[in-house]
Amino acid sequence: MPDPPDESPVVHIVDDDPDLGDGLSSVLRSVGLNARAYRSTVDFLRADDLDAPGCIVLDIRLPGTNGLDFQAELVRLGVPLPVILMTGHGDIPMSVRAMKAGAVDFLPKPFRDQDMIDAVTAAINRDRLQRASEQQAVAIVDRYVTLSPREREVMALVTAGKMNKQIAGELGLSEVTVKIHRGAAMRKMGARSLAELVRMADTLKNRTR
Amino acid sequence: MPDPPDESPVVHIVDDDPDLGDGLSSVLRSVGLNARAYRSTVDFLRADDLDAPGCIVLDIRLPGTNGLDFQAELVRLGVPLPVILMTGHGDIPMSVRAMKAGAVDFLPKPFRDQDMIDAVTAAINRDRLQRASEQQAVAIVDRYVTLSPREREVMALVTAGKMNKQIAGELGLSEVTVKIHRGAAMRKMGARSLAELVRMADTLKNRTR
DNA sequence: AATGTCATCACACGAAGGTATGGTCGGTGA
DNA sequence: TCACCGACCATACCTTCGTGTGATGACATT
Repeated sequence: MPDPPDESPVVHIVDDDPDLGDGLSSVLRSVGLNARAYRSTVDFLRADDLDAPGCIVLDIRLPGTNGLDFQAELVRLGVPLPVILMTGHGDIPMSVRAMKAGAVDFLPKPFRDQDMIDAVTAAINRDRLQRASEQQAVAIVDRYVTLSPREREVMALVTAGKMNKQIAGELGLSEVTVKIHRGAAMRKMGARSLAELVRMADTLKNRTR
Repeated sequence: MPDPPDESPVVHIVDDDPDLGDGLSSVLRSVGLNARAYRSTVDFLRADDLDAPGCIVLDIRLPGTNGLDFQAELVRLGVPLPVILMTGHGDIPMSVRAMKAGAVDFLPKPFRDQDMIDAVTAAINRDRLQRASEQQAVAIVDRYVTLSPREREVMALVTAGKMNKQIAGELGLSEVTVKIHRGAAMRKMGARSLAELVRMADTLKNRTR
């Protein structure tokens, strides 16, 4: 069920100038990268491999959409690919806004091929790191959702450092029952020690927040 | 021994144009902020309140020093104050470089007073958050350094989730001795539960790394 | 020489954690 | 209706943890 082991990264180029898209594609392919060009954000969103590792190279001025707004849109849509922005008519406030929003880089046109290659390399690297921690976090959430409500309550108190006796008191249970839920939580979460369970709980907390 | 409870934040303005320094100072004072102007980075480094909360507003083009290089220099010197950069003759790559290096904002001159006020507010806020987590981390390190070598070894294995018996085996000790070191570590670290100790260990690991 | 810290261990006991057996109760879906 | 699951509890037993008492030896400081 896991995807075919690490597909090679795809660079999605979104620019309404086909010459630039083609040129950039061949430059990136020349360094062994998989590149794909789109004429608009709509075309891009229709692509089927948005879940594959990679990054996005986005022109700021596009028909219909503003590149900066689209950057925010991507977050909203749950597309976590790192973004590199480029523009022919940008200014400093624009670039600052983009960087604040998490862009990997912001390149004024014309740029040197090497600069774009460096930016794309950095972006793909960032994506790789993101994916690694994301994947680990998802595995933990997957296990967490199999816990019953009571097991979750007990797990929360256990990882807060409380003793079984205290937990029993707070939840109005007997100590034995707490132990049962606690044991079930450990088993379902796949934690081989309390320390592991604590770290999993912290990972869960830092998600979505 | 802790500093007088939260001194109010100081905005350090570094610009070789005294008019700008004075003007900006009064603008910031008008919104209740403590501002201080310097003509050069050297003057700034001679200031005595670099440890107080606040931020730095730095011109890029300064006599002798480049603002971007100085930004890196500050990190090297261990001055953790957030930096806002401003410039009369900047370009996009410059702003991108600054943002990548962690600048809070990058304002082209002339800028609107309100934009600078917003940037300074954001910077001071970032500083406040940084200080909070830094202070907590330092408290943990302070306690950690009081541990004997053995106690540190045992703490590492305990927080890795190992049982006393295993630890005794790995270190070639009797289980009793492990318990003693373990207890000492808990006491010295001020941890009231294993969960707390695990989190402290994680905080220690994430420091300096 | 005296003091203090670190490190080590034995013995012992009570507290806390973990698991198993066996049983009750209520809700859900086949 | 039956089977299943979540939640609950008691009794029992074993393991692990925490701490105290008492003791030894090394090494550094005063």
